[in-house]
Parts: sequence; C-alpha cells; structure tokens
Amino acid sequence: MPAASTLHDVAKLAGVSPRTVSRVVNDEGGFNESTRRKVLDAIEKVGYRPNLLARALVTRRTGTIGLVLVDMTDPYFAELADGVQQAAQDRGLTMFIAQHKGDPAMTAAVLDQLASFAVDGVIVYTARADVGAVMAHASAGLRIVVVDQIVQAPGIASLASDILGGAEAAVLHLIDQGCTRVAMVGNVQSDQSPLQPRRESGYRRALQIAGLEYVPSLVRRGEPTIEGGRLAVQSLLQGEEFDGLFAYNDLVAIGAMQALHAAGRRIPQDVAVIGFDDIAICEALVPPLSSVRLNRRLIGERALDLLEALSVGGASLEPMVLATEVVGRGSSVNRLR
Amino acid sequence: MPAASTLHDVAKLAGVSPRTVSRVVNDEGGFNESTRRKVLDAIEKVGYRPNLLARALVTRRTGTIGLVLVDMTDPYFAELADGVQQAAQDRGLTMFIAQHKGDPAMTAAVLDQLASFAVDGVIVYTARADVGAVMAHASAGLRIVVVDQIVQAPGIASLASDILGGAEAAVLHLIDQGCTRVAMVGNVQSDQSPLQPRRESGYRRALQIAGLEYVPSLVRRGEPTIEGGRLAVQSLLQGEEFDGLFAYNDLVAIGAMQALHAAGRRIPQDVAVIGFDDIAICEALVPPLSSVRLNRRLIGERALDLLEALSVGGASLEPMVLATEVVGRGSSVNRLR
DNA sequence: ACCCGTTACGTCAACGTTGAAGTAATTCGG
DNA sequence: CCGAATTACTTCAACGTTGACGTAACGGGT
Repeated sequence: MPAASTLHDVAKLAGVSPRTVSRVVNDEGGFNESTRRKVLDAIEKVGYRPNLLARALVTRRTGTIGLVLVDMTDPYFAELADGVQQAAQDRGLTMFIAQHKGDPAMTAAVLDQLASFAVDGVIVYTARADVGAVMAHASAGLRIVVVDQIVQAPGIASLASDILGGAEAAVLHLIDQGCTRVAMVGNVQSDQSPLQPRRESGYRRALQIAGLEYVPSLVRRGEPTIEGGRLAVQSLLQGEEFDGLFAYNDLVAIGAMQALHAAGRRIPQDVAVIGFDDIAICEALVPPLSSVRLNRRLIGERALDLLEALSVGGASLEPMVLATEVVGRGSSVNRLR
Repeated sequence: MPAASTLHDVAKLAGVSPRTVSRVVNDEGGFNESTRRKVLDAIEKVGYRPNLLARALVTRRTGTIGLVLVDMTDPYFAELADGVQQAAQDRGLTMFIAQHKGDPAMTAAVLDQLASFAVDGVIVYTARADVGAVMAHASAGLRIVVVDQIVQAPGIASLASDILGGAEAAVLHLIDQGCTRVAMVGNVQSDQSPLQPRRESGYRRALQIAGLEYVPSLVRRGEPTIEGGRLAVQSLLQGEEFDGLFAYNDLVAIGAMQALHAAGRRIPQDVAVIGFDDIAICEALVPPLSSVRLNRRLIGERALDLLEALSVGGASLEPMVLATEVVGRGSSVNRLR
C-alpha cells in the first residue's frame, strides 16, 4: 500500500514549487513549455493523482452529485438512474446513489449525508419521498432538482415528463387503432398525492376529444406491479366489455396481458394494450408492448442543466416539462388483421 | 444560500474551543456533561453539519465506497447493486456508482476517478471489465473487491457465487422432475474468458451424476438476452427432442418460454424450464419461472466484509464462494399433473 | 503540605490543494 | 535606454477537521 503522492512530491522531483505543479495540472497557463514537460514527466514517474478531497475543500466544488430514489431494482427507476449517470459521467461528475425504499425518515437521512459530503447538487425522485424533508434541505443551502413532480418552492428546481399529454396521446392512439371502449388500470397509491392522477386526466381528455363516453366502471386501480395489473384486469374481465386497455405503467401492462391471455383474448385483435414508461423489456415481449416513452437520457441531461443553473442563478427556476412519445408496437397496431 | 457553519461557529457560540466541539461531535469523551449540552445546543442553533471532506482529508477515511458495474439497467446488476447499496447504507457508508458499459477504457477511467476521491474501497463486477486495469489500480493502493469472478492477485479480494454448483443443482432439479433429455442455452460471450463456462460444466456434471448421456447438439449458445434465448430455442426446436431446458439466465429463460409457447409446447408438461439469477420478475411470469437464487444481500454484506478485511489485513485474502439455491416454481414443478 | 494522577479542556500543526498577492526576469514602446 | 507591462514563477494563508501535545484545576493519598 504505497502512500499516494502529492503535489509536493511532484514539485520536488521537477524542481519547481507545488503551486506551479498545480498550475500545470489544471492547465491554468503561466508556465513555460519546458517546465510543463518536466512536471508532466515527474507526475508520470511518481504516479501522481490529484486528491479531489483537498481540492474540493478549497474550491467548494466537489464534482459530485447525489441521486436519491425509491428503489433501484424497479426497471423504471433503474433506467432513469442510468440516464442521469450517463449524463453525469459525460460531464465529469461522479454520482452517489442512495435509496430510501419509501421511508420518509430515510429520505432525510440520505439527504443529510449527501449534504455533508458537500455534493454539488442532488437529484431526487420524489415518488413517495418526503417532500417536506426535501424542502428543508433546500432551504439549508443544498441544491436540489426534483424529478417527476413539479414542486414550486424556493431553491428547488423541478422537472417532469408530460404525463398528462402522454396519457392522452396513448389513449388517442388506441382509438386511432379502432378501439371504441377503452379501459384503464390506474394506481391506487395516487390517492396519497392530490396532484398525481395525471394519467387519469389524460385518459378522460382523450375520450372527450374523440367524443367517447366516460364509463367509470372501465377504470380500475391496483398496485403498480405485474401482479396488480393481472388482478385489475381479471376483475375487469368479469362483466366489462372493452377492446382497448391503457395501463398505468409497463409492469401493469405485462400483468394485464397475462390476464387477457389466460382469458383467451387475443392481443391486439380483441384487446389492444398500451403501457407507460417504455422500459427496455417492452420490445422483448410477445407481442411487443406499445408504450409511452419518456426520454430518460434527456431527463438526465436536463436535470443536470437545472443543477448548473441553480448554482449560477441561485434562485429557483421555472419547472420544466419534457415531451413524451407514443411508441406503437405489436400489442396495439395492425389490429385489423 | 447560507454559508454552511463550521466547528468554529459552534465553538464561538458555545464559548469553547473548536477542538472541544469536535470531541463532542465524535463522542470522544473528555468533557463535562454541562459543556456537552452547551455544545449540542449551539450545534442545533447554527445548524452545524460536519464537513466530511475536511474530516476525510485528515483521517484518511472517507466513509465512501465505489461500485463499478457494466450496466445498471440489467435487472441482475440492478439487484446486485441494490444488495451492496443496502449493506453500505446499513454501515453508514455512502456509495458511488459508475458504469463502464463494457468499455475497458471506461473501466480504467472510472477507477481513476474513484481513486482520486480516496474511496475506502471499490467493488467491481468484472463481467467484461478490463481485469488488467483493475489489477493496476490495486497495485497503486486502491482496495478492490472483485465480485462474480475469482481473481488471484495481490491486493485484490474476490467473491463469487457457486455458479458451477448452482448449475449442477438446477439440472439435477429438472431431472428430479422427470426430465430425461435436458437441453441448455449458454452464452456465446463466455468464449472470451477461459474461466467462464461454469454453467456448462455444472450441466455436464449433473448429467454424469444422473447417468444421462451428454448430447452436444442439445447445447446452444446465444446472447444473454430475451431475444437471444428466443432465437436459441427456435433453433433447438428444429430437429431436437427435449423435455427440460436449463437457461443461462432468467432473461434467456423468458425468451425460451416465449419460443416454446409459440411452438405450442406446454410448460412444464412438455418442457420444464429453469433460469439462473432469480431476478424479481421470475415470480410474476406465467408460469412462474424456476431459477437459481444468488443471495444478493449476502453478496453485498460479504463484499463489504472483504473490503474491511483488506483495510486491516492489507494482504489479499482467500477468495470467497457463496452457496446458491434452486427455487422451484411453476415452470418446472408438478409436471405429472 | 506535597506530589501524582486524572479530568477537562486549549493550542498548534497538518492533511493536499488553490486563491491572492508578491517578486524577479524579460519584453516592449517611445 | 528607461519605465511599464508581461511572463513565469514563488510564498503564504486558508479551506474545516483531527492528532499530538500542552496545561490548569482538582482530588486523594501520605
């Protein structure tokens, strides 16, 4: 375990002051080409690597961000995390990741920890997180971007996909494919947050635009999981007639397709199905699942943009809404054989 | 954006020296109960939070670890990462996460970056990573635990699940269910690493134990994805008879089930299927997919144990092998109706 | 009354880096 | 050929903590 070498070691070997080495490392200019080479040689020789802790202590920028989410094993979150991670890596930022598993106390704890590391900013997926804790940290000076929910609060930037528009487009897509009775499986947990039922609003708006009647019994709610989707559709199948189904997310849609299949309904001929989020597995299903794509890479990029803007502007910013896109696949297109 | 308060601010308010505040914060002892209360009050009042960068600079321990993996959107990696993250969070460690997406140059780059942050250790999933780069960093003093592959090198600890044993148990499980011609879908990419084809060895050992003949044409190889599984089984179905199928991993098994289904084979009556890794989705499939479970939580715990041991012992350690467990579900059990 | 040990602090330097300010040597315009 | 600007450095302090060491006050045994 060789002790890491420092600017001083390099300086001694190159015969210059540590400050000059620092200049070369950071390419600040103000040195001769010949000294630059001497320094670079010395760096190579002693295997110098800048100590980012020390640098951060004085510059007050760590080059790190924190990502806080519910659970990274959920493919939706995993893919969002991947988007942020890629964007961060491209910008030379290193990413902490922390989960709160839906526990509000944990949210506060991990935000505390990240704040203590003086991260340059934190990106929080608020689903079931404690928004109060988030806001408290923001007022304590932590730069925070909330993703997937619009939060109007000082010191917080927020960013969300256009869920309502995406839902509307998804249902209109089903209607375009010839569906006339479109059912929906929503999320029971949406009740907890009054702002949430955006998918249901989009569903109703689409029906209205198409001039179709809104039938309350065609809307069921369940857990946002495969099992939840299966149960909800089993219940729908007992008594309801429908030829299209809009699911809360892709996992729910997978469960729904299983239930439809078990009941002998053909997809998409008897029932066209569309999910939400467009997780990777959609393409591999049989039939491939139509869905609403959120541009995860873009979300990551924009979230980092907002963090940078918070650093510069200081104040809070306009919430940002990103467009979504319907991806039609085998579960909904070419129904007419 | 209020400037963060420091030990000095607290000290001034409490009327003691910063060093005493530090003692209280770290509970080192050597102070009166009355001063303790004064200090704690002052901390509360100014909203003091220790600066972990400064602390790390002097103690040479950051309380952070790095996790390096191929791709966090793969559910297998996501669940492993979750295991490590949980274990780290329990121990008060904060986790960096970095991906290399299979690019060896990226492996070196992210290890560099983590080393510069003076992380207490790095956990690397080597699948398709550059083992050379990993070893170079180990000799530069970075504490590294390699997971999923046994690496015998100075300064590196390693940890793997008993893949061979798990594969053997999986195939024996199929045979126990009455299968007499068990096919296998392996991974083409295994060719790249001579040590890898452990699943195939387990498969052959199981056949041998059961006294069944090894039929080379029953073993196909494909990409370790849903699509890869589908293609491999489509090819198997053209000409081969088999009543059991052991898949490289659960994604391959899902593709295999799709292909079997499309060909009208009943699962498990006509063909019993078992996957590998036991990712979360297995339980939600129809039928539920049997698999081989790796104890991910335990992997996380043990990886951190090994890191701690590296910190203390300094030398490299015995590689560790963790047991696996066959989980029989609807895709393989109760075949004889 | 004296010494010694213990308790409860305080002082100072160091961790490795960069910002701010200083200083020689060189270049340049007139 | 002189003063001013420029270049290429160096010096020093600071970032916020903790390790090492110093010290004043107190208590107890003799």
